[in-house]
Amino acid sequence: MKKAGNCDLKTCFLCQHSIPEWIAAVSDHRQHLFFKKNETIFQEGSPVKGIFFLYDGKVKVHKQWGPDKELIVRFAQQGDILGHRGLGSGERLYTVSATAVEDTTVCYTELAFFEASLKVNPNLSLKLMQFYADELQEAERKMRNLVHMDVKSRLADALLELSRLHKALHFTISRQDLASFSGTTYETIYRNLQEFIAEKLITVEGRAITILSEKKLRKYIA
Amino acid sequence: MKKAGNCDLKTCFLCQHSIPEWIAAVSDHRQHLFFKKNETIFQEGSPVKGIFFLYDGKVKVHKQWGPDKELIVRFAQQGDILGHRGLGSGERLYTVSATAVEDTTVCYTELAFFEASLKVNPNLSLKLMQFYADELQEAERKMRNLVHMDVKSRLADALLELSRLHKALHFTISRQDLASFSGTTYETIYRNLQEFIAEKLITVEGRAITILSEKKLRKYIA
DNA sequence: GTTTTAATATGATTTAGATCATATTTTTGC
DNA sequence: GCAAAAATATGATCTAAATCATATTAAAAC
Repeated sequence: MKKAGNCDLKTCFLCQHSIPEWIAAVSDHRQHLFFKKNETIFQEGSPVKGIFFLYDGKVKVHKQWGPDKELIVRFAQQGDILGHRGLGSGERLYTVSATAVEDTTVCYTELAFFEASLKVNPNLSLKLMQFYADELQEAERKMRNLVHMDVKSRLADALLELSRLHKALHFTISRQDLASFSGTTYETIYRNLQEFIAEKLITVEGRAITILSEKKLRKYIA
Repeated sequence: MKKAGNCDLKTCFLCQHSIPEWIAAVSDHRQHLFFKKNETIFQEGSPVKGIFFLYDGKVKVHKQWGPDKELIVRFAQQGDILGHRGLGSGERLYTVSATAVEDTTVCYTELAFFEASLKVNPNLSLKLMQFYADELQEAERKMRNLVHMDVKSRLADALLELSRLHKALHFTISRQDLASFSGTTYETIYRNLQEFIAEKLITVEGRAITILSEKKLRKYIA
């Protein structure tokens, strides 16, 4: 991680939802940080010191289980907030880790400043609440999928979500991450990817995946 | 469901976090509703019309899958909010159902009034946000458990959570609900309950469960 | 208060998917 | 640029838990 030039005060969640009078304060308190691919932004279990606003790049948000098992809870992209789970009422420890999966730029502010921002900008609280509500819904949908859908369907769901995230039918992801995101193992993902390739729903070249038929993939989910 | 006498304007989430000047408005806009055990409070897929504040009783919040599979996402109790997931940015449809598991009294306000309340009471937004943050954390923890823990551990976790909810080592729940809450089937719960009984960690009489050793149960989770 | 319906008990069978094993290829750190 | 580490490929094996089947009991509805 290293410090970088400053943001445009327009793109991030904080600036977008703050009143104009507050932007100057934001300018004083934010820090622009740069993380290389695979760098850790924050780690599960460590104390929450601030909030991150994703400016550019992609980040995986994940939970560890034992030494070698993980679950990717979501992928974050431009405009998203990171570290906001620490705002809950319990101990202020991150309950997830965040790792850059591309070179990533974030805007960072200390927790105290962000909490002040919430007080000053009612709209910010409102938007953040909405953001939470959406995430919660998605988390609950995923829980249901984990319990009731088989791996192939969950993989289809994961591929479609990645496509949405990248705003393209083409994207890059390791099979390992795809497994952690679908809630299964590498081997099972490998086999199911083979099946999707055989069915001509996708094309794979190394880590690059191209969706050939969104429609047929979607059928696996229903 | 039937209407009931009014609430004390002190207990529910809305009243607790509204400024004193707003309580009169709340008094004008809330409705006190009574639901008998097993009655549906709202149904997944139907439009969100209002927000419910749980005043007394217990409610299960669940998602359906096909005709005969469900997942219980959480249990709500006194002081909790219901229907708040509808506040997200998407379509205003409930993404979960809520069903009373005991006779239950709730305070109800229409969505528009609640949204006005959020604007007027910054502290309400803040507290709601905190509530969301906590729920999100819990949902993510559950996701990880579903992926990485076996059924017996998830059952132990569910039993401990129910104990916390009831603030007692003794509580009542159907095996069916226990299965939906642990993300598994009735038969599997039945067998694992037998094992816990044999290990003398719990005692069961009909639907009544008593935890004998919280400590040993907890060991299954780590 | 009896019929219907839902919940429970419990064994037998099946299966999806985890785990193991091993070889090969790709990345990445020094 | 090379060694070490991580990711990938792929078959073989194992197992937890789902499904099926059937009997019994309890709860809810008419």
